[in-house]
Parts: sequence; C-alpha cells; structure tokens
Amino acid sequence: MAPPNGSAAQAPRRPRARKAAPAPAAVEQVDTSFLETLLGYNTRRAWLVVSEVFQQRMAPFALRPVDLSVLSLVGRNPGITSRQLCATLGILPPNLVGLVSALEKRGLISRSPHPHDGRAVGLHLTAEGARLTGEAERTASQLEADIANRLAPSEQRTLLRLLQKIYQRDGS
Amino acid sequence: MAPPNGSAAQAPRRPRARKAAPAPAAVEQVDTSFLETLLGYNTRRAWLVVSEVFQQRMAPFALRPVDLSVLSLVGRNPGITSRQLCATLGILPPNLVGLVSALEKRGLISRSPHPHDGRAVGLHLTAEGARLTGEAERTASQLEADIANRLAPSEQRTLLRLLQKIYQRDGS
DNA sequence: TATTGTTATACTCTATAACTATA
DNA sequence: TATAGTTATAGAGTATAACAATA
Repeated sequence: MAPPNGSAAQAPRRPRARKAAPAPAAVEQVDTSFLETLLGYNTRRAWLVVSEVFQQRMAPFALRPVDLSVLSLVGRNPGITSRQLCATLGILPPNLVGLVSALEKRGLISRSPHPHDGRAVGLHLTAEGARLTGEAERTASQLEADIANRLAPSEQRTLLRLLQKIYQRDGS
Repeated sequence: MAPPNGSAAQAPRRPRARKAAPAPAAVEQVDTSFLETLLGYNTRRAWLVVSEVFQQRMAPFALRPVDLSVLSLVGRNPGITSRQLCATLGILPPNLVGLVSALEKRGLISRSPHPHDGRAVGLHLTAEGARLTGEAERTASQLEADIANRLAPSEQRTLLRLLQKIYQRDGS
C-alpha cells in the first residue's frame, strides 16, 4: 500500500527508447513520470490516502464517507428527499435505499411526508442523529486538517478551490 | 450524475439551527457547505468527472484507467515485476493477476524470466503493446488537458503538485 | 522463515431493469 | 406520460486465506 515514488515528475517524455532489446536488467526505481502528469491518477492516489485515514479515525462512529455525507446533508437540509441526495452525491437511487434504511434503523434519521409531493419522503435527523453527526463532522474536519497540514494554509484553500473548479458546473 | 451545486462554500457553519421543529418545508437549494470543506469529498467528485471523461474517450482502446497505468509503467520500466506494479499502484496481488493475464492475452505485454530471482517474472510491452500504449497515453494527456483547461496553466501545475504533496512520502 | 505469483472466495460498490404509487 | 421510491439482480472492484515455487 506504500508507493515508493520519489521522482520529481514533469513531462511525459522518455528519451531512452529501447529497441525491443531483451536486455535482462532488473527494475530498481520505478519511473512513474507519465502517470504523475495525469489528474486522474493524482486525484485517485490522494483520495486513497484520505479514505484510509478516514476509515481509521471514523471507525468509532461506524460511518463510511458516504454515510457522513448523507447525514451531513440531511442535517443541513431538513426534509431533503432521496432523489436530491442522489443528485447531490452522484449515487444511483437503488444504491441509496439500503444506506438510508440502515441509518433509519440505527435511529439516526427519520422519514416524514413531503409537504406537497405525495410520492416523495422528507428526511430529518433524529436528536441522536444530530448529536452523532455533529461529533462525526468535527472528527472528520480534524482528520482532514491533520492530513492537510502537509500543505500551507493558503495551499489548502487553493487545493479545494481548484478541485471544485474541476467538478463544478459540469454534468458529463 | 449532475450535481446541482452552486454555493460558494467556505466554512462548515450553519447559523440557522432548528429545534427539531417539524415545519414541513421543502428543500429548494441543497446546502453542501460542509462537504465542500472536506478534501475527501472534493477529490472524489473531481475523480468522478475525470474517470467519466476517461471512459468515454478511451473506449476505442478498451482500456480502463488501471490498464493504462499498468501499460505505462511496463513501458517505462521494462522488466518490472507484478509485485512492483502492486506496490506502485496500490493494487493487491490477487487482483493484478487477471489484469495482467488479460493484457497478455491481448498481445500487449509479455513475460520473461527475472534476471536474478527465479520467483519473479519480468513484464515487457510487445511491439503492438508499445504502439497502443503510446497512442493511449497521448489520448489520455489530451483528454486531461481538455478537462484542465478550466484552470489556468499555472493552476494546473499547482493542483498536481498539491495532490502529490498529499499522497507522497506517506504509507498510511 | 520470508517472498513471488497464484487460486479460490467473499465482501463491497456500482449499474440496469422493472415494479408501485403518485403527479 | 413522467417522476419518487423501491426491489431484484448483475457486474465490477476490493479484500483475506491459503498454496506451490523459490529465496
């Protein structure tokens, strides 16, 4: 799980072109220069680090990242519907059903009729749900602060802003 | 799949605290302010955008992101072992077996004995593998450039650098 | 004894089709 | 007819245990 990278990657050029020579040489240091130019590779690697630390620190709450996302959205948007949760988080409706049911069985969220749409159901946090969500949010913020302390405060703000520019105002 | 966000998120504060009041009001605009402060949330959302475009543009090559990663690493590190690929990409050995076998069946990579370790097997690109990998790498670079053009060139370099600072020199 | 590569397998995550009830 | 929520199910991704061959 520990990638032994160390090269300061820049461009995807590789001057040393070998002519299919079967020279039996072992690879010592792995050259990841091209991959490190890819946004997808870098975001995935960064996410792996964050999600691993998340799993460790949030274990006492028994909440996955997606669980905290749902609880946080329900807490800040009382009466939000499953459909709105799906659209906001990029989850497909069938995959949200079990998630919400589990949180309801744990007594963290409750369902109530939607004001003017008999098909929809509004979601709310219970008192216990609000308490646990608040504590979990504080833990998550601290957790991410500990990771982001490798960056200067201005760099932290910049990173979030640039990531948001990548995925916001975009549908495909 | 299209998240209708629009708020300029900053801090996880929410002044409007409701006392468990069952006021039946529908949610119009979803407040994602807290989630947008989380590095994990932002990296995942950005990755979803990149991976979706990747899937579209790379369809002609029938390569997933992880396939291109393997081909690129084998191309730049002739004789690299499965174990080294796993360590570099964060893949578990059992999950790499089928991946490498598939690329071998497609005639893109070949196996050769390791110079001084009878257990290990060195991986190499075939002529066809090198051709396809080169073309796929150029397509991937263009694809990501098109996504990153929402950012200024200096911002693009900054984003990659900050992401790398998050996941590099880290094992847990 | 430790490591490489492998098989088998289980668990999670994600995606599609189809149904119901409301609009 | 279109949408919200749901069920069933299939597929992809990820995880552990255990084995043979080699170090």
